[in-house]
Amino acid sequence: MARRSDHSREEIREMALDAAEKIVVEKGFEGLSARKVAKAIGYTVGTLYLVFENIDDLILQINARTLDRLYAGMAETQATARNGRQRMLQLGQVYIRFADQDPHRWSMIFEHRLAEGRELPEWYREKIARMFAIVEEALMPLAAGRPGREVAQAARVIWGGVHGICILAVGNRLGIAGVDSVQDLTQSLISNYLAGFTGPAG
Amino acid sequence: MARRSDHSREEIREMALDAAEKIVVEKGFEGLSARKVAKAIGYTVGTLYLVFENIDDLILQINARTLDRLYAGMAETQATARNGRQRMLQLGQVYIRFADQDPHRWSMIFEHRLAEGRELPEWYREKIARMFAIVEEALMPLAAGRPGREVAQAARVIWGGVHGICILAVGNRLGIAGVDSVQDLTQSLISNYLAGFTGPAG
DNA sequence: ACCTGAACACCGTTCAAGT
DNA sequence: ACCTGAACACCGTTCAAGT
Repeated sequence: MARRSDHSREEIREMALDAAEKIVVEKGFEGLSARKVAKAIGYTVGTLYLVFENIDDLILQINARTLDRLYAGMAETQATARNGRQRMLQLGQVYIRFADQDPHRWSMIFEHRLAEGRELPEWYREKIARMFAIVEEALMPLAAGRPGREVAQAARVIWGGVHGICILAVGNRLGIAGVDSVQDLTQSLISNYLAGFTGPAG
Repeated sequence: MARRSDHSREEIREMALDAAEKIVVEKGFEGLSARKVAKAIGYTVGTLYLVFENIDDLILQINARTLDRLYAGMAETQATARNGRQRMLQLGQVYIRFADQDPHRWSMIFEHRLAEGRELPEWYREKIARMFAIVEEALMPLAAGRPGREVAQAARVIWGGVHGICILAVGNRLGIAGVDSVQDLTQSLISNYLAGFTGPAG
């Protein structure tokens, strides 16, 4: 059992986050508890409350890490893709692959619900916003002088859509199987939506 | 405290489901517990286990009721709409309105995750399948002789997409506000996707 | 000063015992 | 036969007390 001053506040915090992530990766959100995290790092549960506000705070920190990794993956793709359409399709692929390769951490972002009335903190919303910014940027060359409002809307439609397909697929609620099918559905969504978005009918 | 033979098994079951739904509507999924349901109907918690397999079973029954109401709303719309495109747009509206008017029950369908390895029962999957069938039927007049496989795929893309927009909107993760915006996004998704789906580019 | 460990108010689930 | 109530193994959170 760890004793006083074995680790700094910051060290305990990092150890706890690492241990918690390991639990989530292996057992999913349901398997996570403050007591298990404490046990894994050799401290008692009370110690966690010196370092985190509460369990929601700890979860939010892990989700922030996950969002950062997803953002990095998207930003990388963005740099390599050729035209807007290719970028959009690649962004969709990156998202689906991310969710498929790390389903437990990805799911936790959406399974975790804040208590009634509580809002996501500003620094966290910022992480979501910058992902939409990437999608909007990829859309720009396809928007042909449309107002920014419409580009922002299209980004949210496509991203919400990709996300929804991914959710239903992971929850096995689409009557389909396999990642390839999910990739197919996502590509279909993006392709056909862009056809309408960039096409003559406006 | 209720005593023996005050109610039949079936009556206790109905009372429990009604009480549980009331809790969910008022407090959301998080507020639901076997002990609270038992208390609300004047029985001890042990009694619930004579009538339900476990708490997951009870939740699944409530979700089934919710799916039935959603299905009824969709089937009604289907009967009144004129052409395929109108039907699709109306189905989207019905879905968003349903989620908006009954967010706690709607959310519970997706917040509830089965234990690792457990599958949704066949009778439940059937309820999901028949909703997709409505969407596929509305798509038919727009599919112009395409193989059923493609129609099924398009139905899943659109429905997954509408769902995803709805999820992100309810979780306040889109940086938008209000039901009207969500309706706008949904209509944009359906319109533009259909433009690509029915358009020349295929 | 730092952390523990016990307490409090909750969970889901089971099952011997009471009526 | 039907239901209880207590037990078991868990939760998140707090805080007086120990080192």
